Amino acid sequence: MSAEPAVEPDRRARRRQESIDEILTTAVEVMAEVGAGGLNLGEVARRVGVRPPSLYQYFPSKSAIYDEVFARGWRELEEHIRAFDRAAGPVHSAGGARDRLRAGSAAFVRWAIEHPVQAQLMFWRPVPGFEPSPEAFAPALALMELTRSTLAGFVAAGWLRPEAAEDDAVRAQTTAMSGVISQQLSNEPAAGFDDGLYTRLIPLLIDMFFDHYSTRKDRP
Amino acid sequence: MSAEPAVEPDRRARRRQESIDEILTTAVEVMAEVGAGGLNLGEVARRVGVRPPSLYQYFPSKSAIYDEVFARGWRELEEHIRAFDRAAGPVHSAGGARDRLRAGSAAFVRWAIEHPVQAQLMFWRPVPGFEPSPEAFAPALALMELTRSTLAGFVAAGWLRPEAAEDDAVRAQTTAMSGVISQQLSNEPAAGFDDGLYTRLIPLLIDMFFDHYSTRKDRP
DNA sequence: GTCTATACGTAGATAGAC
DNA sequence: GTCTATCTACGTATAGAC
Repeated sequence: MSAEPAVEPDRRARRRQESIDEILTTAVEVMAEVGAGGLNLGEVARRVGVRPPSLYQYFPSKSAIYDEVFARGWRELEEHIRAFDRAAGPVHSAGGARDRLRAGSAAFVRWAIEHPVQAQLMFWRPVPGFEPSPEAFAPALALMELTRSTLAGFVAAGWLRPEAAEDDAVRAQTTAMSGVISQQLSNEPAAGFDDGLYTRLIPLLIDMFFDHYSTRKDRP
Repeated sequence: MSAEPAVEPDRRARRRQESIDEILTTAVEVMAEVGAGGLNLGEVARRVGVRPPSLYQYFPSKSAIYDEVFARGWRELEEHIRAFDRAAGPVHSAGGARDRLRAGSAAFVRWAIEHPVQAQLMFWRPVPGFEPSPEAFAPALALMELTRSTLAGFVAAGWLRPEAAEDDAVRAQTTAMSGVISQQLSNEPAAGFDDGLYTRLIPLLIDMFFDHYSTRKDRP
């Protein structure tokens, strides 16, 4: 039996967690400089201040690092959107619903543009041999469900046709925003969210969605 | 002065071109198996039946191979769409215009899904250190112009509002389709164009575009 | 134009001492 | 838990003979 105080295991676990966090933060920094596919464990080790083999105490492989960056990215984006939803006030009109969907979509895209490394992993497949685990992908599905329930609320209020909350509509909305992210990251990577050629299309794309699903239509 | 017949240089140039084509075709095959970022010149050489150094007689670097695949991809896609435009008959109604935009967009996305390696290079940035040359990018701009002029025709016929042919509208349309391509390639890479979860959204996305820019609107 | 040989560097991962 | 040492392998690219 050990003579160490009972608190020791907790301290150890905490330090270990800190090491894991530092490795991941550093890995993201490296990827930001060389592209997601160019991650290099030697460089990560150098910056963290350890030798490459030490990294294997925390991650069994390079793929495991990718998977954790991917998973944390989706968790953070999900939390970012949930926080937006909490902060957003209630919606009282069709126009308010449109504004709300615009702002929510902007929050979604903004996070991606401001976290380009994570976004590359989340929206592209830039790393040969790396496929995210299903668990890591779960928050992406949760986010889709969140969008669906927001739209369902607008439908219930009579501001959108029922079809607006169906799978295809939700997916179309997500797909359009992922197009914005993808085009912005690949064609104009140096621009920020506020001055991007593609991010500025968000209100327009939302208007298209609303015009199509609006209940105030003269066409069948 | 050489004693060879004057026709010789042509033959040599033709054989050289055939070698270049074979290298590119093989490189695309390899990338299809390992991902665009995983291209490996040794494997290309092995399949072509030469030693790796011989490849350098045809391409000065690995990046040059990427750039040529990228450039040919855009040229082929441009030609694919021009052929579609030639084959498509004249449009006589707003409904016909909608169908035409649907079919053209589908042709665009279909090519990308059926050429996933090229599409990865054209719509993502999967290769660390590779940025396409401006010349290679030119057909992408030509394609955008092609879309713009199609939409301008619909505007001139009175089927769409003038804004439908403005830069933001054209870019929004392109962006939505690139979202379809990106999502399909990353989330459901094994599906074909005809059974994809995302490719099926094309008609819906086109309807959104048309509903927004239609002249038959009861809203200002 | 293709080859052999090799430079030159990197990279991920493991064994075993401390 | 970190280190040294090393493995093993790959991969791009070049030099120079044929």
